Formats: sequence, structure tokens, C-alpha cells
Amino acid sequence: MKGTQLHPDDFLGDSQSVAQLLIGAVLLVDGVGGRIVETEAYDREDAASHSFSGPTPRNRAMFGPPGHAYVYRSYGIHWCLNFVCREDGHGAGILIRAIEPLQGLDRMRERRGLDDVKLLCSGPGRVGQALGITRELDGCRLDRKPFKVLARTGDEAIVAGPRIGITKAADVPWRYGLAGSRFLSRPFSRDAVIIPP
DNA sequence: CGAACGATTAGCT
DNA sequence: GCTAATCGTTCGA
Repeated sequence: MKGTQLHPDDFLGDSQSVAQLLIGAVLLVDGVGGRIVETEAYDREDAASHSFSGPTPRNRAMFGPPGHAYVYRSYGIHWCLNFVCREDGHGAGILIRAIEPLQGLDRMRERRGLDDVKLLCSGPGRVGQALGITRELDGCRLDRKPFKVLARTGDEAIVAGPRIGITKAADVPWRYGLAGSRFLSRPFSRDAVIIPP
């Protein structure tokens, strides 16, 4: 697997920049994972963000050091994985919404209970289940076990559009995807903004 | 202490 | 497309 390992300092930018930086990067948890093809940016000045109203027991990882994981339970059912970014205390993070499966396919199929590669990691809850994300990983460093995050090597275009499943601040285009990927949780609209390499 | 509400998904119409 | 499932977190009384 090529690509250099990302360091916490690589997460010092604002959430939108880092969300784009992560498109095409490879994420592995205990050797299982693949290429990140969809992310969403959230930060302290963002009404849709968990960190908008300040630190709480749940979101404390978002106000901790960058380059760490923020894991939360969604709808009482799913575990969703975020990467904390910016400098300490800013409360910014990036939701990992979809991955192109590359390694540990059998393990993912086993956890997900289905075979179709396109359905293994195409959605934040699915990513959580396929990679075995749990509360134990909340606050863990992304450059240490069991995580591994490798910088992107390709130079494909990135697509930007409105975020999914939120009611507040639904207008800003802070959802990013790898242009043309078949593993997105949902397609981007025809008029989505294309960011060239 | 009670109640409302999700950064979702799967399954059915 | 529409909705049930399901429960921890958050906020108001």
C-alpha cells in the first residue's frame, strides 16, 4: 500500500480544507479499510455541527488535539467516525461518509452480513460497521494502532455539494466526494461544484 | 426527571 | 419514496 502516513500536523487546517485533503486518502483500522471517497466538514461556527454549542461529554474529542478520532452513536444504532482537525480546542471535525473497500474485504462482509462490495462502506453507518468502529476508538490518535491513514497518491477531481441528513445549515456545500466514484453514499447533483486537481 | 431528537439504514410500497 | 427501528445525548422544568 503506497502513500505516506498522515501526521497530526496534517490536520491543522480548517475542516473544509482537511475534508478535501482526505478524499483519496487510505484509511485502515486494524488492517481493514480502503480509499476515502466521501467526507463532510463540521466546525464550531456551524449550526449543524455537534460542537456548535460547545464541549459536552459526547463531543469532547472534537475539542481535543487534531489528528484524533471522534466517534459518536447515530440514531441509537450506528457508530460514525470523524477525524478531528484544526488546533486544540476549535471543535472541528470531518465525518467519514464512504470508503472504497480495498483491504480486509472478507472481514467487512462478515461484519456487514452481505457480499456486495458497493454496499460495504457506502454511508457513515456502514463505514462504522464494516471497520468495527466503537466507542473505544473515540479520542484515539489516527497515526497509531489500530488506525492507519495514508496520504492520497492520485490527482482526481473532487466534487462538492450540500451535506446529507441535516436540517440546520443545509445550504452550505461542505460535502466532498471523489469525482466519478462508484462508492459514494449518494450521487452528487448534476450542478455540483467540481474542484480540479 | 422527562421528553424530544437525531451528521442513518434497511426494507417495503 | 416512506417509515420503523432504537437509544444515548441534550435541554428544559
